[in-house]
Amino acid sequence: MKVRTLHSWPATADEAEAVQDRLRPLLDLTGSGPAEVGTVAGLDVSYEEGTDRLAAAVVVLDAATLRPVEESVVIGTAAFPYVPGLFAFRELPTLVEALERLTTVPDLLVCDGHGLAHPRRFGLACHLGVLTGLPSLGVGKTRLVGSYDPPGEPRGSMSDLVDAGEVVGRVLRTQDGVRPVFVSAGHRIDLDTACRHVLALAPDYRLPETTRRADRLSRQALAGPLPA
DNA sequence: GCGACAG
DNA sequence: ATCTTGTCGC
Repeated sequence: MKVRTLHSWPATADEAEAVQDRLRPLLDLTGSGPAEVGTVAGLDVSYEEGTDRLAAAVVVLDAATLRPVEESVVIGTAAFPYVPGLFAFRELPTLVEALERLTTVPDLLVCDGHGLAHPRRFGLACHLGVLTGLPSLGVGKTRLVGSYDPPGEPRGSMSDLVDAGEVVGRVLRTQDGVRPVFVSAGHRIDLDTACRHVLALAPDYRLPETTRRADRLSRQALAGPLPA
């Protein structure tokens, strides 16, 4: 599939923040979300210790059966230092390349990291949504911003994630008794629809099958034969 | 000034 | 993200 560029690569943290502020208005936060989701793509990145070598993986699943229909992995390098709030710039170039090698155009992107639950309301999920034009959502394993009350213990329990007085995401328990995940909208989807999809994608484990599969793929790619 | 801080 | 032993719980 094709992915737009929309901006030059930032050289400094200030420039990176400026990019986020400039792309932020391009977000489509109206409407409830994709009408029909046939395929869902999961994205994840694994890093090699000590170096800036990484592997970005995209796995497309059939939304109904959760069976993989296409995979894509690309070895690359971290394109930015890790700075909370600017995390997306590390993985974006390699993730985009992996997406571009995809034959299937997925109906939804499930990203590892936050969407609107971000200090400037433009996390990785928002960024990828705008660049691809596809509906996207973020699933974070830990909090970046916001406060919340602990959700109930049963699977499906949730509570609002609130930052600066606004609901930026939801804390969702995907399995009985496990640590909850942080779900936020990225692009062209609302929070309720996002949570509904994440729950459906996580029938057996804490993390959605999309990210679990992408995680496995990216790790095996890193371990695999290094290019001569 | 002292914490907090996606992956 | 990644490095790591034992340990608690079902």
